[in-house]
Order: sequence, then C-alpha cells, then structure tokens
Amino acid sequence: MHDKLPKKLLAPYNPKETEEKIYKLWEESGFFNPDTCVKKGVTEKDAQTFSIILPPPNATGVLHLGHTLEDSMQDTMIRYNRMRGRQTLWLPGTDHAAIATDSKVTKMLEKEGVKKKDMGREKFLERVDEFVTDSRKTIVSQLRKMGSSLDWSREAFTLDEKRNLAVRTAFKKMYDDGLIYRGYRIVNWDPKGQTVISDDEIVYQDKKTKFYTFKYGPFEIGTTRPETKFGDKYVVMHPDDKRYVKYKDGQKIKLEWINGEVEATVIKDKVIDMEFGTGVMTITPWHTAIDFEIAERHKLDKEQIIDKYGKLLPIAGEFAGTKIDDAREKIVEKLKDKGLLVSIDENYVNRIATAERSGGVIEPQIMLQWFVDVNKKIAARENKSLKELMLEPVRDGKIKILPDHFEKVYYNWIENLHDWCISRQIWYGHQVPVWYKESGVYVDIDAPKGEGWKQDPDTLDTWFSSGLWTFSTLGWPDEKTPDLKKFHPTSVINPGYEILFFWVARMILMSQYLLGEVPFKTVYLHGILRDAKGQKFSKSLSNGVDPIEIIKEYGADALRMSMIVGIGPGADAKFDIQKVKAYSKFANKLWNIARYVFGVEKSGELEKKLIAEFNSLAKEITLDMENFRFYLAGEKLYAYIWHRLADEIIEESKGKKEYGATLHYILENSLKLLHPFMPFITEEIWSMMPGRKNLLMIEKWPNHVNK
RNA sequence: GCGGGAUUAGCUCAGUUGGUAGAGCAGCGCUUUUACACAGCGAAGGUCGCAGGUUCAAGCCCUGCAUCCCGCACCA
Repeated sequence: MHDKLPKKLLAPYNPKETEEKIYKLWEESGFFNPDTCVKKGVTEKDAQTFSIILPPPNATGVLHLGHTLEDSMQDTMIRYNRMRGRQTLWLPGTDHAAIATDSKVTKMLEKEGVKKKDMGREKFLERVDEFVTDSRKTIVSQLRKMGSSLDWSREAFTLDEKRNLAVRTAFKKMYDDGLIYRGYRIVNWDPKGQTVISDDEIVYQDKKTKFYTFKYGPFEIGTTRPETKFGDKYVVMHPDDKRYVKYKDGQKIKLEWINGEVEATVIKDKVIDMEFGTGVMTITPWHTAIDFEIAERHKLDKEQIIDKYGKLLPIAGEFAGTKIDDAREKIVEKLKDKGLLVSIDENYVNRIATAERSGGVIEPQIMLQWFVDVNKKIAARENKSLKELMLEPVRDGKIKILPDHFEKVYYNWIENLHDWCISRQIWYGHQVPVWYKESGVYVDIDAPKGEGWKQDPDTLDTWFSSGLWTFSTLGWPDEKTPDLKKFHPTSVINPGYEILFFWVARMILMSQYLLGEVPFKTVYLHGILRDAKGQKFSKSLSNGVDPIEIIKEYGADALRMSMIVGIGPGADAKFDIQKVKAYSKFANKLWNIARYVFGVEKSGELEKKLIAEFNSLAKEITLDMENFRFYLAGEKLYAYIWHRLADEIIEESKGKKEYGATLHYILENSLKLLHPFMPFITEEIWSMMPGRKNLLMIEKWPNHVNK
C-alpha cells in the first residue's frame, strides 16, 4: 500500500530538509505581495484589506526568542487572512534605534581602543552604518527562517531616505503649527551618555542613601544630596504649617551655610508635604524638577551648581571641579565641623533615576532643547491638543486595545504626560532639520540656500521616526500613494506591552495629527517571554536562547506553536523547551496521519456525522481567529487532530473502506486550518496530496464556515 | 501615593457569553497489536489563594482580605 507514497513520507518528519525549500517556494511564488495575489487572480481586486506593519526590530543585533513570539503571532494572523481571500499585507522593516545603536557601537569602538570623539561624526556614522547593515541582514534571514510571509518588496528602515523625508516633513509641519518649540526646560541629563533623554527612557532604582538633616538658620532641612546645596538661598514651607507661622513669605534671614554667610528668603508653597521630615526644605531649581517648578511659580533665581560632566562649578568655592560623588562626604564633614549637622539616617531608601541605555545617574539640568507640546490646541484638528488626539480614538473605540485592561493603563499614562523632549546629543539618528545663522533660525524640509547656515547638531528621539511608521512605510508624505489609501489605517499592531507608551502612543499621536486618522484598528499586545525560571532574558544573566538553534533541532513549526498555544493576550510566558519538543512530536504525528490517509483510497460517501463535527470545529476556530483567540484555536486544532482524528476516527476507520473519502476530506481541511500555525509541514504534506494544484498558502479557508 | 495584573493538578499554563474542572511536561500501570515508540490504552492527581454575597447554578459576577508581580508619580 505504500508503493504510491513519496519516499520521504515513509521516514519520520524532518523539518530541516523541508523548511528552507518550502520558504523558497513561497517567496518565488510572489504571494507574499498582495499586488501579485490580485494580479494572479488569487485575491479579488476589491477584496477587503488586512494589513500589519511589523514592529521593526532594533538593528542593534540578532533576533532573540522574544521576537519569535511576535513573528509567530503576526504570521498566523497574516496567513489566516490571506486564506480568507483578503488583500493581505505584512510589511517588514528594521529600526535604527538611535541611542541603543549609538551606544552599542561606541562601546565596540572603546574595546578597540578608539574614541568616538577622535573619529569625528562622519567616520563614526560610517562605522555605525556598517554595523547596522550587518545586523539587518541577520535579522531578515532570521525572519525568513521563522516562515514569516512578509512582503520583502516593501521592506523599510526607520533611517532610510524615504523615512528621513517623512521625519523632516513631520517636524516642519509640527513646528509651523507651534507644536514643536525650542526652550530652556529642566530635562533629564545623562552625564554618562552625554545626552538628554525623555521621561520614558528613565529607569528608577531603589537604593539605600544617607538622609542628612542640617541646621539652616532657625530651621532644620533634610536632603540626600548635600552637594547640590551651595546655591540654596530659598527655604520653603507649607503656608498652613503651624510650626512656622512666625516666618512670612518673602522674609529674609541671614544664616551661616557651607561657604560662609548667606541670605535666605522664606517661600510658602503648598507643594510641601508637612508630614515629611521637618516640613522645611531648601531648593535647587537647576537640578531638581519640583524645585524648578517652585522657582518658576515664585519667579526665583536659578543657579547651575553641577556641570555636564557631573563636576561642581565655581559656585561651590573650594569644592569647584570635584566630582559630586567625591564631594558629598567632604561637604558633610565641613558642615559637621561647623556644627550644622543634626543627624544622618542610614536606612533611607531613595529612588535613583538612571538612563535606560547607559546606566548613568540622571542629573536634571536646565537646558535648551526641542520639545513637542502635548497640550497646545491645534486649529487644524478642531482645537484639540495632541493629548486629546491620543485619548479620543481609544475612548470612542476606534482603536481597540487587547487585552482591554491596558486601555486604563494608557489613559493613566496620558493624564500624567508632560511635553516630550525630542532632541538628543548623539550622532546617530535623524538630524534636527533646523539651521542657524547668527540670530537667524530656519526650519524646513530642506536646507536653506545661501552661505553660512549651520544645521543643528542634535538628532531626534528614535521614537519620533517610529511614530510615523504605519504610514511612512506606505508612502507618506506622498498622500496619494495607492498603498497609503489601501492599507492605512492598518488592521492590527502587535507589540509587547512594554512599548505601549514609547511606541503605540506615539504612533497614535503622529497619525491622528498628521493624517487625521488612527494608525491601526486593533492593538494586540503580547507579554514578555521569560526563561524557565521566570527571569527576563538578558546578557548579564547569559540565559539567552538562540531561536535559530531551536529551529535547527525542532523546526520552526514547533517553535511557532509553542509561542501561540496557551499564551493569552498580554500575558508573560515562561519559555520551556519541553513545549517545543511536544509540538515537534505533533508535527511528526501529523506526518504519520498523512502517510496513513494517503495510503487509503479516496472512496465511499462522506460520513455525515464526522463531517458535521469537523465543520463545527472549523466554524469555532474561524470565530477564534477573528477574535484574536489564537491560543485557543491552536489548542483546539492540536486536540482534534491528535486525539480525535488520529486516536479515534482513524482507529475506527481501519478495515472499513468506505471511510476513505471522509478521511481525505478531514485531512485536507485540517491542513488548511492548521496552516497559519504550522505553515511548513502543512505546505509540505499538501504538496504530496494527490490532485493538488495551488500552494496551500493561497488556498481558500474552508468555505462552509464563511458567512 | 495612584493605577494595573496574578493566585486553577508536582511544574508551566489554558478555561471565549456563569451550566457537572482542561492541556503539555513530569510521574504510575500495561502494550512492541505497525500510519506513528517522536506511539497506543488505562489509572492517578485539583475544597480553582482566603472569607462573605448575588444566582436554580460561580474558577468565571460583586464586596472585603492575604500573598506576589508590574507600570506611573516632583516626597526634599
């Protein structure tokens, strides 16, 4: 009975021999490109569209296991929708990831003993480009190994020429509308990375810090940072604090301080917490955000104490030029000698702000930077602010966030949102499209004509360009491209929840403002993939797993299934190789089912009961697919194919010839339902099926379940 | 402080609108009877964190509590 069967079907399933070959077949068919599908009559010209823009992986290195979670999910959606006959586009790209890449290459150079500054901007950028080109190649090849049916003809990069034009156009428009401004604000300065970063790029760490209490004239003040206290000449308390009623707002008091006598001014402000410490504090407006606000409110002087490198300025007198960490104890010593030290609390826990990328301790500074105003009313958008433009589509359901509790998290974030600092003092990225000449400032898409104009050396926050991603990839700023009309707003975006604010929010901002429409209809968030112990994958733990190694051993299909089944939307997942193993066994099971069924003659009537049972399963699965319940659909298919079809239906059919047609029917349609999940093996079996014409990837999803 | 989540079999996790608890892995017994030992059959294993409430019916809804996790925030 095995005479007619292909030889390879007689051996256990071997994904290694199959997957590369199959991917090539798909790619050569051109069906990853929706235009080709229409041209070749696979998809109707006026069919509904379905589009996903791939969250562009950072071009800082290779893909890790976490990416495969995303790839599996999206390819499953894409393949399902393609089979449903929709014009389906999955657009690939990579992210230049400005700060991350800049600091990575800087570190590589340091290892070689080369200093970035000696190299110069141009040479450094050449070196970064080399590195990035390499990374991008690796990433693309990894995406192919996962079986991702991405339309490579549309591949984009967040820092290529087209995207740069989009960035400059967006900047210019926002500047003209008064949404982008340049100003002196208190910003997060990273002394280690020598750049400003946004609020979202800060990581807070709890750290035991000494909490000092000093005598300050008639008051006692608390601080964790004595080294900032040189310039303190305002002493602030709550207007309702009964302990200090005899001191009046504006009253001047002479007192002895670190470097001699100073004249302090009493300020009354409600921001003070009477319960904390002594209820009195002095302020350092240049280096603390809240102090800055108090100073603004009361129009007080602001003095810089610490420079860009974390060293004390001449205002510190004898301590000038000392690094702040070295100065601290010495200053405390001096105050102690002067009899001004009251107490030291050794167990105080402070929240230290550090830079996400460099790890440097943030030193707030007042600096001239570029900002996006999130509160300004925009005439062209019905006088709504960017904040409102971000809130509205989620509030009124134009954008659905899954799982939906993240909608609350999103609102909470927007309510606390401050102006977005977009300029960075690094070299790699989109350079700010602003030119200066003496007192002249020129903002435009292209450089001004004439001599002597110098471009702003700063680059833009990487998320500024990522914010444009859903439409900059489809042709914008050219608003008439067929792609933009057809595929925007996109159907789904599928990032991890950790970039809901960084990215998803910024895309909504940009799209709402620049296009007046949402960037996507559904945000399907996924969780973080952790190791078997529940730890994050990280280099310092060296617990990384190379997805390519897993694919080599178990096949991409098995890896994909393990990334989908049992992982609910937004849920973190622990990676266990046992799960991959289990699905590689499932692949083999399917292989054996095919061997058996292909050996049975396709005869007899369809068994009504079995067909009805299968069709109702297909219907259920279709519903699950439409409602983003892939984790359920995959599990149901697994259970049906193994424990119903193989264990029961096939067993009962043995020795009964009339089951042939039924078995063929069920197998054929099971392959279709399973294809979005396990594309390689299903396509391979399909290719061996007698009488098959097309690739499985463009077969129609079982019809009878369509409404 | 504000906000969100988790708590289900030894482990990892599902459980779609409330209707007699599920999977994978591990583990136990049997089976080498061929589509498949990358297998089959069978058994075992859960007071669904705790305490109330709503309901004919609750893992699922409501209230409170406990433990853990994660965001956000200008406590010096």
